[in-house]
Amino acid sequence: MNETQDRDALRRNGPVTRPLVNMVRRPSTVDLIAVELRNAIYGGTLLPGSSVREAEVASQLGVSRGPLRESAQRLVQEGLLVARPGAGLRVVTVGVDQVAELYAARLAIEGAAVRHLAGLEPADRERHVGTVRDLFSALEAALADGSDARRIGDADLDLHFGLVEATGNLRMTAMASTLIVQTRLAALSHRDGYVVRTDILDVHRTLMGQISDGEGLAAERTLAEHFQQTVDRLLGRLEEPFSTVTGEADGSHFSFNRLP
Amino acid sequence: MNETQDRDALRRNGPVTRPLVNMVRRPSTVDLIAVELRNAIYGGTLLPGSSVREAEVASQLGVSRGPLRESAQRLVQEGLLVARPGAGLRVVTVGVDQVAELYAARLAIEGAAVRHLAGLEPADRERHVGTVRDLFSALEAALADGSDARRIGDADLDLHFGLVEATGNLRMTAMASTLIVQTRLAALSHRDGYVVRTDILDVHRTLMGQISDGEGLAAERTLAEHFQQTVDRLLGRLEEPFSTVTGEADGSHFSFNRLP
DNA sequence: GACCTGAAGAATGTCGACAATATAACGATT
DNA sequence: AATCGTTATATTGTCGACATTCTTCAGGTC
Repeated sequence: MNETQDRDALRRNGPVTRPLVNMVRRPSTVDLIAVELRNAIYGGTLLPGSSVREAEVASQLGVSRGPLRESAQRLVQEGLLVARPGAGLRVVTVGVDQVAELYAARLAIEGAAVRHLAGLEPADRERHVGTVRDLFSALEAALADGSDARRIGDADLDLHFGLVEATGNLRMTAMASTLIVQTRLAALSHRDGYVVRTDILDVHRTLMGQISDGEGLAAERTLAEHFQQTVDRLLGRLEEPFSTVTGEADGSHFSFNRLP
Repeated sequence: MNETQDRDALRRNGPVTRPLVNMVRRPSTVDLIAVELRNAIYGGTLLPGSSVREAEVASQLGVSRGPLRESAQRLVQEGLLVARPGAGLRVVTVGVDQVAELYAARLAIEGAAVRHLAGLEPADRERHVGTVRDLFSALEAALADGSDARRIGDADLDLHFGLVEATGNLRMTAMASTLIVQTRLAALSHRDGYVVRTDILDVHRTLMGQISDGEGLAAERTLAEHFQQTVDRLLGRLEEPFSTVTGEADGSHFSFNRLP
């Protein structure tokens, strides 16, 4: 697997524009720990505002404090943890004053994603959007099952993440991943965080339809209005009408280990 | 500075909606090292593809390997460094196959930024855009001075970063910061990376004017076309006409230590 | 009773050392 | 001549220990 062999392969097979196999990338310990931490935050095991004692968490993960601290810095960079000098790590709390900013960032990423998807050639579009359609069905099923708000929220976030992931843009996917976890943190940071709008299905059905029809700007506008209403609701400016279904945290996992 | 005092101050002064002073946040060592590393990459001291030997860099910074490794993980999360298990850290190379993705991400962030700025009330807008106007003047001056391509590129990136920073959205600012450094890495990753279009001033003058006129969508379209032409040029699809001014790296600093 | 001051405790920040691994150089082999 | 296997070197990955800092709690004071 050295350059000499590469040159030889080049001679035998001619120039390759696309690598034959994905380069094997054994995940480092830091990768694995970071995934665990993200899952713990997303899953509600590490609640917003709670302190993360290094020795305790490290022993639970079966590693030393060193690798744990290195992984923690990744989440600090993501805005999922904060590290005060001398006071250690805490899970961030996404206050109401942060909600507008958070959703503005999400709109930037996800709006660009839906426009990109809608702008694809119909054939390409269907291939990319296929997975997203499954995620929409999952949301549909969660709502039909009368699942608790937590599962519905999961399906919703899965769908929004899937929209960005469908573009194939790893940078935007990584950014979306961070923002999605922060959205979950915002929900966990407030009582009544898991209030689900009854028209959530309609909104997303409209969105999917606009993407399929190639109406990118309309799709983005749908997203913008949806986010605006969500922000208004979270800020308490809006009164009614909502179906308030609150739910408890379970141990569901969500893998965000897709990085560029 | 404890909660009891806070309550007392609340009684004396009444409820405060906005904190009187910014909470003092002494930067941690990891923060400082991360800034140094980013500056070294942005400034060309750490070139794309070069390996970052921990002991060497740590001793140069006057710290131990521990804090350096923690800081490095932040840059890994940003996509500025890669860490292969056992092989240590390397500065990423932004290949031509990454350029389209990178600029798509930049368009998502910066496009949303210019639309946001253009959508502000004229009074607010002028207050926010003021700094950006200075950055545009700096770009103007750099071009007038016949500065080398590197300085012009600096001014260009400063301006683009300033557009996002002007929104006041710390999350989007952090993401823009990462993408700007990656853009610099893309330039450093290729020969002829510092080729500057002659019409760069016109494009940005148009952009600034559209923002000032509240024409957000037009401004975003200007940005999109500008990025598209840049990508086409970097991919070698476009032949002419360009003024090719190449420059050398100097020790200029760029502070990206603005995080949420 | 509330507030300030100080000390005890616990957690973090940093460092050095050791083991594990990847890289490079060298020689042997087809 | 090129490739494979082996060895030596250097670097990384991990851990434990110590100094430092923050937090907490008790005591004293206004």
